[in-house]
Amino acid sequence: MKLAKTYQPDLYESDIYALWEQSGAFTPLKKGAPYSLVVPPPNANGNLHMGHALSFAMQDIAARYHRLKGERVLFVPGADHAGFETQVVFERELDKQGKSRFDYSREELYNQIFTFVDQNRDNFQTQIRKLGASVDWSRYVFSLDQTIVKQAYATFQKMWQEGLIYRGERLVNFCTFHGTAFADIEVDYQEEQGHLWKIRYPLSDGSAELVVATTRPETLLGDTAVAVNPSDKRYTAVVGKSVKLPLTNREIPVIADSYVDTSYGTGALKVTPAHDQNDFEIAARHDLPYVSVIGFDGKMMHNVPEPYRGLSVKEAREAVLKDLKDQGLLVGAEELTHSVGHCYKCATLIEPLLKEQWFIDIKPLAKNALEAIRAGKLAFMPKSKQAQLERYLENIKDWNISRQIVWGIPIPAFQNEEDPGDWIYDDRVDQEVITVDNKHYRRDPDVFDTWFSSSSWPYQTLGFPESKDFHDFYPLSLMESGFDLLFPWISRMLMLGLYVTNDIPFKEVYLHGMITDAQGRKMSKSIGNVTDPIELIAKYGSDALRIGVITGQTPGNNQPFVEAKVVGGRNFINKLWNIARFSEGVIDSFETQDATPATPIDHWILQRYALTKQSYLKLMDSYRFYEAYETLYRFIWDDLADWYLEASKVQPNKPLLAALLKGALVLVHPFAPFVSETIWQTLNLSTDGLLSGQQPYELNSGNKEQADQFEVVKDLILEIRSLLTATNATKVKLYYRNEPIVASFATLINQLGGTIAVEDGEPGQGIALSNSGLSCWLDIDQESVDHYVKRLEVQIVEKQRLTRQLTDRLANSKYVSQAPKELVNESRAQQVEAEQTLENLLQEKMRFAPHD
RNA sequence: GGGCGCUUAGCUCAGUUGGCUAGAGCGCUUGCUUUACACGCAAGAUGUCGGGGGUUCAAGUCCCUCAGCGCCCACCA
Repeated sequence: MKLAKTYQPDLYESDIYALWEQSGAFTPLKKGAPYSLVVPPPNANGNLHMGHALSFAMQDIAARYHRLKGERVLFVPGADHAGFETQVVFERELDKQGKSRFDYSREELYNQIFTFVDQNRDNFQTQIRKLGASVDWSRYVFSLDQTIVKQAYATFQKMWQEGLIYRGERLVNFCTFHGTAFADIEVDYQEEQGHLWKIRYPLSDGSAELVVATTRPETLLGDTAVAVNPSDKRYTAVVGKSVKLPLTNREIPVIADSYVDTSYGTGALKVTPAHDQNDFEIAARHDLPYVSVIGFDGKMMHNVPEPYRGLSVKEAREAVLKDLKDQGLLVGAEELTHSVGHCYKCATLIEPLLKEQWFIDIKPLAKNALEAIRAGKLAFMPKSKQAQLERYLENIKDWNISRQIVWGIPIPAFQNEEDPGDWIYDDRVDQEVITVDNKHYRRDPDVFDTWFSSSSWPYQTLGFPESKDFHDFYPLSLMESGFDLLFPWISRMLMLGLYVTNDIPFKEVYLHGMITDAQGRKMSKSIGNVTDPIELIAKYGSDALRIGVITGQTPGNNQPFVEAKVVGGRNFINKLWNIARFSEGVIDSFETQDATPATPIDHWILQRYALTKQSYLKLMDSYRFYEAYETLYRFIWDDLADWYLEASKVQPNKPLLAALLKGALVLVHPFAPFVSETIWQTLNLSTDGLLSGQQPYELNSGNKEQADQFEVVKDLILEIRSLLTATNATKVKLYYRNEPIVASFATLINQLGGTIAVEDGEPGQGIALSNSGLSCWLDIDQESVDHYVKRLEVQIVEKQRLTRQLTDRLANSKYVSQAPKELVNESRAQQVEAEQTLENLLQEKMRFAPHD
């Protein structure tokens, strides 16, 4: 025996992976239809989590399946520098050493993080290998590789030249703890209890007062107007006048703007352009000044009245409220629930602060993306995500791409030291100051939002613009990712892809849901419900994890992770191994391709193989991997193992068994790459080596009539087993009369049915069988008959129900006239059969219990 | 305030354009040292497909409605 008694994944997996890698099996073939996908690059610094396990599983199944179809598959691995994410992790490390980012220069910090990330490289790549991802490592890309950086610069320059990049002082979402701005979609909004305070603003002429409502009283120090709705009769008289801003010496105008909701609060809105997005927009419409009162450190700035200077926002709020109250300007407060933005890493309140940043004028790009989607150039799975993306693109806002961190791609822009309005594009970012036309320009200290560079991933990784890969494999066939990346990544890849390459970046988008814990909660370190895929691999094997994670997988739906699914996968792997072990013991040579069916069971299994393969191919082509797996599972376990292998113990067709084993291994390979390959290699199933170079076997598809004969035998065996169990009878003989099929399968029936003999005999020596329609009976002793009668009664009730159902259906004239003819005929046949069976059951019951 | 998804066996979930007596894994019951497998074999039990209404010869599947859960978006000061 070459195959060991049990399959121990850890003994084989790393060797098998190394073999694949060395043999070049992951490199695209020279011919065949192209099929391409790139890995959504995981954070180079981190460990892979269950989401990655799922994502890699889906992608690798697709990649291996398309290889099996003889296609030229390109599967590109990569890693992302994940700017902010990684810097946060690194700063935590610094914190442990009692240091902070402020202890280092920008370059020192960058280099330290680079080393930090680089040290994780082996760990990171090993994990991907453990998952069995059949990626082409020779094409591995890191998002800070020079080619990627250059491409980011090229894109930025192109946008710069075409006027799509602008530098603007806008409100940005600023985390005062991390000291950086975020894009709108990165802000984490949460419902919170708060107060709506009402504050008196006296008119300058003393004639009256306005009461404004606010959740942020401290920002009144930066108010530059009070706004009311132009149609609000209550305030018509005061529009155009001015009010005295409390706690300050300033006077600010009362303006009319239709943004103001007359029914909210008091209908009078304090306008703080530098600290509120809506107020910012109102100010733009009315040409109001912007007064910043909160600094980037989260403290009140020096332009506020002395008592408040340097206070934190929270302290300032308390102080302002106290002073207002003391001056009788605080009218009241009511409770309210409102949604407040937080930093998604540290939960610090996000302050909208005025800052100069680089923005992309995104609307023209979004328009092109929308056109491509609406023209049906991309297929979304699930389909519902397409509409969601369209709505997002319709309402998209300009994209702030500046980040105030060091870990990222420096923005290639320089500012004239003499003239702050003079910015130039230049990619000499390794220099802090450059001289152009005798003028000194200083480098923008910011880096790009990571999503800016990673949104070029589909073409960057292929070596755009001139490489052969780009020519051969772009657009990508598939983009597989979590649906949480639909807006931050998928949408931007689509927009940038169209902008830079003039073509869509991918043809199909498959979006998986989130893997949650068994209770449906998000996996998080703080709850402590995180499952580590690498640990699961150590426990059950990589194939088992893969199967476990795709069990029940459907696009767009979250999946609670339950370990039992992995156990199910492990059990199946064990089944495969043992099918192979059995085959090894029976088969003399695996070399023959002669799979000629000899008996009805041969025809039957070949039919099952053909049907399975047909449905498998169809399901795989439409990314319904779990259903394809299930179909295959049923064939391998139920048909091949439970029936064909058992039958092979009586009368083996060795060449056919060999062919079926190979056929099953090829089909199962995308789902269980390691075990299928291990078996293939160990048994030396082909000379051309790797299974990934194989294609699904075309076997004789069997003869239906012959196959149906075996179905009859199968039914007979099932009935025998069932009766023997029901009666608890032992040492029972099966008799038959004038049934050549039973005669020819006598040995098989005897063995699989669990009788002691199958003989030609006189009727009436025991219990007659009813299901198979054969004239057979079991020689069962009288004591067992009571059990049998009970069972008959259950069956009679069931058959009566079925007969009634079918009779009703056929009595319905509309059904007979309107339903498809085949269906009606089928119902008739079923009715006849059911009635016959019922009749047999009733007669049988009469024989044994005539009194009832 | 909009939009979307989910609700099917004890648990976790499949179930394509409506059509065999609604399925799987794990769990459960009973019996098995059947020489590939106890990570197994065999025989079983468990569902008014969230409630109600409608369309249809036929509804888990389509439509309406109600309820519960979850997610996303949004400028409620």
